[in-house]
Amino acid sequence: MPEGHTVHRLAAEHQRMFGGRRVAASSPQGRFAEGAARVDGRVLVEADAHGKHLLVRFDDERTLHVHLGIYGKYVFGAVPAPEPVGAVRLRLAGAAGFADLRGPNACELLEPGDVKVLRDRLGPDPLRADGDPEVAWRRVGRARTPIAVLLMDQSVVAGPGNIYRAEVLFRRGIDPRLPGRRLTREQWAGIWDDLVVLMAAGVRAGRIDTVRPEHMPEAMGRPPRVDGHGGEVYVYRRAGLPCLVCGSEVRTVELAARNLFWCPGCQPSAV
DNA sequence: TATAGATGAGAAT
DNA sequence: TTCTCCTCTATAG
Repeated sequence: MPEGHTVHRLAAEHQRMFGGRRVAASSPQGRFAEGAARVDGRVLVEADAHGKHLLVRFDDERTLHVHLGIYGKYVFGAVPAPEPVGAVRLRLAGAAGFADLRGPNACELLEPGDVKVLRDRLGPDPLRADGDPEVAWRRVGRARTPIAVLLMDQSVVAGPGNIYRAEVLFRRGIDPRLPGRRLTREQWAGIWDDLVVLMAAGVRAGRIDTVRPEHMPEAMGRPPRVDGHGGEVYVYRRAGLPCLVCGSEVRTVELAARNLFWCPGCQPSAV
């Protein structure tokens, strides 16, 4: 489930499993054979995340950069690692376990300068201690672009994806199509603070839960919902179902090539 | 068994 | 805007 919280978990898992240790690297699928050969036998110095980008630094100062995209996935396991199954782009293995990477959007080795270039084009990350909401507000507060699109733009805010953007706008009662410049500073602060809370909870739980206890289906006398992405949410992929708060029918529309979900009752039109 | 769709993003048009 | 990358899962038949 690759939104930012997932990648921060992956960084922590890399750190725990491989940090300060020598690793064996291979590309069973073959598409990262050259890069894996360069990493093979190196000490993994530090694993870090900025938004949806995983950055793993080795003792030659090169950094492995992984972006999962929609499809990418990591599987961790205990050693001895079994024979790789399917298209494993990269396998790291150490004394404490192994990590298999499949289907990433990006898997490459970066020189130190490249890492700076990458990070410079990313906005602040609500999950990072250095994440500064003011930096994002400079973009948001001037944009004619709908806030729902701005929240998916990783150069504005790094980390949130389609689920968090839908859910945070619902929780703040904000019309997704409101242009950024028409938000108040307080509304932006509310969005940012809620992202910090929700995404930190996502890192801890390994899933996206955004529904307050009093709105859980059980508390409303309804059966619990089964949802593919693994968490309890207000509007994401709930089109046509009643809003957990006001009962209005949750709506969906395609916006900037992504599915947007919102509740017309709780997020009344402000455009 | 086949098909559509998905939590993303960069390039091409 | 549309295409393309790449893999897995849910759903339809």
